[in-house]
Amino acid sequence: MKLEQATIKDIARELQVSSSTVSRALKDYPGISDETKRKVKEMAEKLNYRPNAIALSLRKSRSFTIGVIIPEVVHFFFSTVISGIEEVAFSRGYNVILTQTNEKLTREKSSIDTMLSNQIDGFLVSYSKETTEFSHFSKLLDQGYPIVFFDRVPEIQNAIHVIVDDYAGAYEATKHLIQQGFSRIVHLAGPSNLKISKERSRGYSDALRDHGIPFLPELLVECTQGTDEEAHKITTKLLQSLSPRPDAFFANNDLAAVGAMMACKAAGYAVPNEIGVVGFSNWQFCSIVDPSLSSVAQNGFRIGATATEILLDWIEKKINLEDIQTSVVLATELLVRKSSVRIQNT
Amino acid sequence: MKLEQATIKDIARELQVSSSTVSRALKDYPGISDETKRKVKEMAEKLNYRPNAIALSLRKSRSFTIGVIIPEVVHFFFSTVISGIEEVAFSRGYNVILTQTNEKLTREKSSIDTMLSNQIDGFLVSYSKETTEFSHFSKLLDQGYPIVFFDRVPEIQNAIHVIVDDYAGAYEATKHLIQQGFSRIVHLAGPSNLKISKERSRGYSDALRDHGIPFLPELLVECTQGTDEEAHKITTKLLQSLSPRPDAFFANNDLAAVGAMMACKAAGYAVPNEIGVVGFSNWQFCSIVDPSLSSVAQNGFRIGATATEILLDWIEKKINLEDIQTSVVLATELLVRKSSVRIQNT
DNA sequence: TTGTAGGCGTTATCAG
DNA sequence: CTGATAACGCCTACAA
Repeated sequence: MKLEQATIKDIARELQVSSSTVSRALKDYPGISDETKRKVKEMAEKLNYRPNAIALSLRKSRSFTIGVIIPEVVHFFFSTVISGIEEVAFSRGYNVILTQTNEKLTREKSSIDTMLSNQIDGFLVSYSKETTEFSHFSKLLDQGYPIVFFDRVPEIQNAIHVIVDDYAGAYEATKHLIQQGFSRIVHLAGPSNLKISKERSRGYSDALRDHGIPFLPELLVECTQGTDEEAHKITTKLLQSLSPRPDAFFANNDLAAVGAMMACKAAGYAVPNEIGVVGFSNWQFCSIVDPSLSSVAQNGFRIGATATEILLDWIEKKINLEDIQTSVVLATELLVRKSSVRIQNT
Repeated sequence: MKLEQATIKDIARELQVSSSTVSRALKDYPGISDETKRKVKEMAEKLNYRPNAIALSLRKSRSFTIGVIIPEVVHFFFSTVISGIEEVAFSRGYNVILTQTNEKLTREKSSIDTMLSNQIDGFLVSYSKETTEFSHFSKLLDQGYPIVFFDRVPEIQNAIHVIVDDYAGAYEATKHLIQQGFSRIVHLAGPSNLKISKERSRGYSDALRDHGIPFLPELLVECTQGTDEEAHKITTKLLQSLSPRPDAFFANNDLAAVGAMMACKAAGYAVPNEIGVVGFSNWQFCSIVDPSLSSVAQNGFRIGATATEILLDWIEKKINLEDIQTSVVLATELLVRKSSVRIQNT
């Protein structure tokens, strides 16, 4: 009833051979008689032997484990990324240790500490909103620890990262709204200390400029929280205060887009005919809200998978640090649904 | 530029003392002079010493890591559970290793194997849909490995598990619909091999019976997939084929509920006035669909947190196996929104 | 108050 | 073809 795992020594004792022989037999090393191999493997099976990964880690100074640090697990985008990470890691024989920072810097730092203690082979990181200074990461990089950043990437020289083309995504979304005949387009932006927010805002304003629509500062509003409630309030206020009223909303995330959409409906405007709405991320619910929400899709699974491939190649020295492109930019895709397409009169 | 971690030996060498002294000084053991303690700690700081958790694990045959096996990460409910797990584990000094089975039995088994290899201290499991036979779990339990099941729990004697009161939740939801004046209530049920589905169906039929409404087999329909598309199709068909038509839908999950709701709207019926809808799980999107979806909330965070508390207490022998209630049942809460409440005529 | 030795499970190295 | 030994980093019983 105890949970005693059989070890190599146990097999050795039973078979009256040395543990080195057992070790070699189990790994099909050359120079071991087939007879011995057979016996050893049989006994291993019988004793239900399982190699002790901890001992192996100690020996090799490698844990075959990677650490993932993200702001939140309960978040459609991040959970998708995790899924990609887990898939690739598993298929390449690595474990995934997960921590969420809940957007707290202290938590981020202490997570790094425990992971270092656990002799993690490398890090996958999307940092917290509180993080504005990156020395705790650059120190690690200097010491030679592999880190691949994704989504939220720091301004560190040569930090490897995987992101999506936020600029192009935002540009396309804005262009699409313009082509639908909307011209007073509000951008509900994200926190301006995140690069993704800045890129999306840039895409928005460039698209306006390229289509001859003046950029108006009062139409670019920062939503720090990114919740639907916040966006709802802001939108309601904008609809009342601005004149002429806005005729479209491009939100930096889907939840905010839905909040805006609901505010428009509540104020008596028809979406999409009177007001168009586009979100960003393509969360699950985009297709089930009414009207269904157009959104810029960023493939979280692929972000996670790509980041993990790079990290593991790096860990396994399959690639030299110098050969890695410091920045992998994945394409986004605008998914046009009902919320942004004006219905033709029949 | 190498990633050489300082060890106890390094500190010892620098200070010309033995490594045991260092070890003891670092842990504030009694019988070490304050002077030595101070010096050791200083040097530890200076060399940026970090205890090697791997070596510790080997020594103590304890890894301070728990393994989580779930069907899918990209799933609102499960991600909430993970969040609860991670929170408690972190606060008690444990790491979380995560794998998803993608509902595959083979993956479930191989995950267990790698986790065992990694000398995991215990398991938190919600098994895959493919799993119909539980010997791979009961074997572990017999060997003394702590396992706490949640959400999907196996029919193993004395297996510890944390679940929500599916029966009561379904009962309340159905009763609520009845009280709103609905009487031809369809139940879109889940796969019948999962206990949660069975419990929810039982709650549904008992509520009908207790309120004098006959249970009609044709109103209990199994949705094996649980997707909105599937529910949409089924609902459309039911609305056409049944006479008199159903006047309410209680779905075993929210996605199906939304599918049903959209089918009703597409068929020209008003929700909630002509047809009421209630879901189960209280996914994020419940409040943002139109009309907002009434749903039975199951607190995933609390499920994860509770399961983890039990597991860690068990691991740390704070509780005897005999003293653990084999089954912890958390309450559900019916959240009434618009989709099920008939609007009063003014 | 401090040091020595042994061992957790594994494998690389050197000898037979 | 196989065995003995040492080492990965840490802790602890025993000794001094």
